[in-house]
Amino acid sequence: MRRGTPNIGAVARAAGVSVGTVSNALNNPERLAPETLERVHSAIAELGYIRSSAGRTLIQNASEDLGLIVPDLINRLFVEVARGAQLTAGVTGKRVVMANSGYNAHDLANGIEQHDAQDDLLGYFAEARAGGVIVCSMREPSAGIDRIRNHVRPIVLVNYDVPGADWCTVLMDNEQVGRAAVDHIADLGIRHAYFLSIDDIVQPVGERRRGAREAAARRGVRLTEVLTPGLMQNAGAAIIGELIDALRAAKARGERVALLFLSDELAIGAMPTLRAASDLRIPDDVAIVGMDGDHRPSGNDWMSMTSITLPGYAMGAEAVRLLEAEAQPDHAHERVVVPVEISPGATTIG
Amino acid sequence: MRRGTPNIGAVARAAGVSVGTVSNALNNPERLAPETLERVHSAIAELGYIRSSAGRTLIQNASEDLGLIVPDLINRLFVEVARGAQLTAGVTGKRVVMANSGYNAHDLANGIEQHDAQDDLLGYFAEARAGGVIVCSMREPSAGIDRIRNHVRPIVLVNYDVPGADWCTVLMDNEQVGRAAVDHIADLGIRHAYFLSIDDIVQPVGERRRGAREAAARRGVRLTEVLTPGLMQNAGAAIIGELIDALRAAKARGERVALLFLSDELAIGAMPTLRAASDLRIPDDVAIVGMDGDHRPSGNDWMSMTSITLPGYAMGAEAVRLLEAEAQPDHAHERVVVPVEISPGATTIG
DNA sequence: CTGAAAGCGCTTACAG
DNA sequence: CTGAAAGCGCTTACAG
Repeated sequence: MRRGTPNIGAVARAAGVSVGTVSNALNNPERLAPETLERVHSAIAELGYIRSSAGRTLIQNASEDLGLIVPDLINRLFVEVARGAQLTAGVTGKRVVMANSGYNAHDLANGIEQHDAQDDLLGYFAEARAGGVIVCSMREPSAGIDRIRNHVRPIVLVNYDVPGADWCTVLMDNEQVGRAAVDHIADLGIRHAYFLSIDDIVQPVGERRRGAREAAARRGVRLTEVLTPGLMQNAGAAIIGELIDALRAAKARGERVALLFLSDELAIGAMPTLRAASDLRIPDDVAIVGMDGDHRPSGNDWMSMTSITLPGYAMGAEAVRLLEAEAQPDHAHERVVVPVEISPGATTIG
Repeated sequence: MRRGTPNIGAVARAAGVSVGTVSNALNNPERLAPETLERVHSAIAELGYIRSSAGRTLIQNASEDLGLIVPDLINRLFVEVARGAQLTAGVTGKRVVMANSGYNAHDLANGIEQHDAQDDLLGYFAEARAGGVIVCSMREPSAGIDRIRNHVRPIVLVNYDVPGADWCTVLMDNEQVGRAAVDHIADLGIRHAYFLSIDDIVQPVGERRRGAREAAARRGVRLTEVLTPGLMQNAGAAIIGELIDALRAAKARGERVALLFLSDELAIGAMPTLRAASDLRIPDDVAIVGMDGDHRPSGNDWMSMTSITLPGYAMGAEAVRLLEAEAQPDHAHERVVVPVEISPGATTIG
């Protein structure tokens, strides 16, 4: 199959040298006489030779390339992780190749069931003998990771905390996310906040909730926890219907309240419904905070919503740093928690 | 380096069969006696064997994996292309691996010069003997593509049109982008529009401009073309300063005008400045249209801006279709132009 | 149905 | 400084 492409032997013949010399021209040019090197390069150019990485990978039983598994690129967090990882890896001349675990052909067929390709992709990078893999995960990944442990060099898990894990982990400070939201509205003098969220089915939810509770207790803010029917915009719209009477009653009492949404999506879904109730003004009567700002930070954003800026770039950079640290003989696995920042916008400070 | 991992020979020994039989267990299980197959699989499980893809790639001088090169994932268009490509490839069991050409370690160092990794990544996929490469490009890519032509099977170029190219091309209809923007504001009865854009330094700019001109002539809309100092938000803010007097004069004449921005970024940058001039209301006095809606379409978006929804998903799906079509013996290269749609929002229809 | 053997394109000591 | 040779982990006719 595709035998037309020249191989190292063809180059050697064209240059009148041995294949070992061609290999050295590519990998250890300083060992060759300048004249020989020149001859080899001419032959390469003339034939349009491009070496196959398979030969090298076979011999080393390892490649230099780093793998990055992301659940979903719609989520800006992972885009930023990818950016941080790629730029950081580039500093030491390494390449990062990415693949998505969160969506695949199964979706196309039925539009419902979401088959998770994470383990499949771990297997893929193991077969490729990747020099390291960064796994961004929304779920317990241990089974898939353990299976490939001996076939890739370091593995760094991003965004999921497995207690006692045998690998490095990079997390954002999700408790701080909840704390920052509550602290922000407390700073504005608001004494009553709703925490609007799904149940604690994934780690970050429980952590953000815990952080919000902690800050609420500390700041003397009353925190009312409300369960939303999902995380998407329609759930945000739906929940306003349930809250509207309470919000009006608060306004009647002259009390400003805050709605703290677990996701920006929820907040975005809630706001049109809220604005349609034209007696309630954002941010004067109701302040709105999202918790995973998936818009770029930008001071003068027309669409500005108060949200927490998630440290994706730093997380990606950190992950690569840990991958490289793992080469050190005295390496001990680290668990790095990256801080977050609130980004105040028009939905709280007007 | 890393000799600990078991190879096919170790599995053969453990199962008491030959390496050829192990290979068949993996690739042609139907050829084996069920009992033998079972024995091999036990050995594989016991040893934690994962085959190296390098051996296979070496022999075939080709891999099944498809490569996808994107300039930038901050741009939602390419995220959607990736999604479309991955889902479509998944239907036939193929994998898509991605890499970014638009940013790299160079950026880190100086924050200014943007070294383009496109040719480098084309070389990478050539060395990997990719089964096909989808190149999303913002610039003339011919040199890089020609260099690897013999080392990857099909190549599909997305988002850049090279006349007479020796490969398939997938484009969006950029003239239609301009036309749709003008048609939309003409439908609203607006007779004067500003086309705010950088110079025609890349293909899509000129095409959108041409489309806008064509529609303006057809619809009897006066089109004033204004040069912006860039494509980012600050350029949008700056340009309003220059236009503000003209906009006020139009309002004084009772004339509603439209601002058609080449990018959503420009529009987003412009709007706060415009709103600060509190005598001018959006959309009543000034209607705003962006041209590369990088937000997901969503009927009730609080942040809703009128923009053109770019068909990234369809482009990615189309690219994979073309990659696969190339396997047909009678294949002729295609140039596919995918249509776009306007997505009306609060900045024009309120 | 299974095994022995050749060979894919490369790298790496080693000898000279 | 260069070449000859072994070998990486796999697949693939082929023989039996």
